[in-house]
Amino acid sequence: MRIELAARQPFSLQQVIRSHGWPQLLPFHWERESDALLRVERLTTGTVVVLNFHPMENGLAVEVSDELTDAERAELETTLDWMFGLDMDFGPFYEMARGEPKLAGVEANARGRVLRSATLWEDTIKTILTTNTAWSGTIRMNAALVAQFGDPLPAAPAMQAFPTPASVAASDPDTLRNTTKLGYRAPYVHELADAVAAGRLDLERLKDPAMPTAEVRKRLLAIKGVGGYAAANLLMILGRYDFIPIDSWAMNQVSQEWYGGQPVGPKEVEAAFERWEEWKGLVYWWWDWDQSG
DNA sequence: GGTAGACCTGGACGC
DNA sequence: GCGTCCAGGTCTACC
Repeated sequence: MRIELAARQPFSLQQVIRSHGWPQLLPFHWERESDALLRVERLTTGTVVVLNFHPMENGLAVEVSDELTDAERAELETTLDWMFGLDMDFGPFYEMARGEPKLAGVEANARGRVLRSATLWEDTIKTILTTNTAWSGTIRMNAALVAQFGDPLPAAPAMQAFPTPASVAASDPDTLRNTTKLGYRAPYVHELADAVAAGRLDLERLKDPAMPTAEVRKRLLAIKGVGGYAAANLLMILGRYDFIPIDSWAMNQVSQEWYGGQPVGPKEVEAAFERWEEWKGLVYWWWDWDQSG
């Protein structure tokens, strides 16, 4: 079946796909050359389907591998709306960016949206898996987690959805450590899975735009394995741009851009974007870095 | 509030 | 092939 969804303009599927590294992480399947994007999705009914995304004149078209019930279709449309931020308004960002050469083209290229996973549970786990490791390690750990705990697509069992909190919680930290090679992150991932599965932590509530950013950040930082960088990254995904996800790459970029290659710390990164106030995270994200250094 | 050291893995490197 | 070193954020203990 096919689902067509309109998006607030400007919208570019390609720009959302290329907004960060998430398409390289299962259960996304991405071909860089063609920008073809697939995703294995598990609905709350337990139905597992493949989603095939295509650009459409005013939004997004999604080919679904199987027929769905009305309730499943409604759930999937809500999920897709969230993942691609279809109704997000970046008008204020574009207005502010005018006159800044390093942000030239953000509006013309429809930049602003950051690709999300279906759930904040998935985005939080993936963010934890980006910490203190190379990107290749993130890909490896995430793939192992999906392979070990993800529900399979009936027609092609090798394709699996992202694990549910319950499936990970049913395991134990030693299995996570030894089988999926999460290392010291294993107890963090298990603890989070257990808290979400048991209902002690409602991550999806953090999507509520009425909750103050400071409160969202406080709750994110209370999660073991989520520190300043991870919280800022998740806030970006949630559409809140008050904080910059400062990692070694960020410090290196700021060093090259403004300090002639001299080592800098988080304070210098903060200072570089301070004037952009509540938009600083998005400005940092889409900054046209000087690659010559 | 700031800082040092430990955490875990894979990759690079030298032998 | 083996051993060593290093990079990557967060947590905990300590000052």
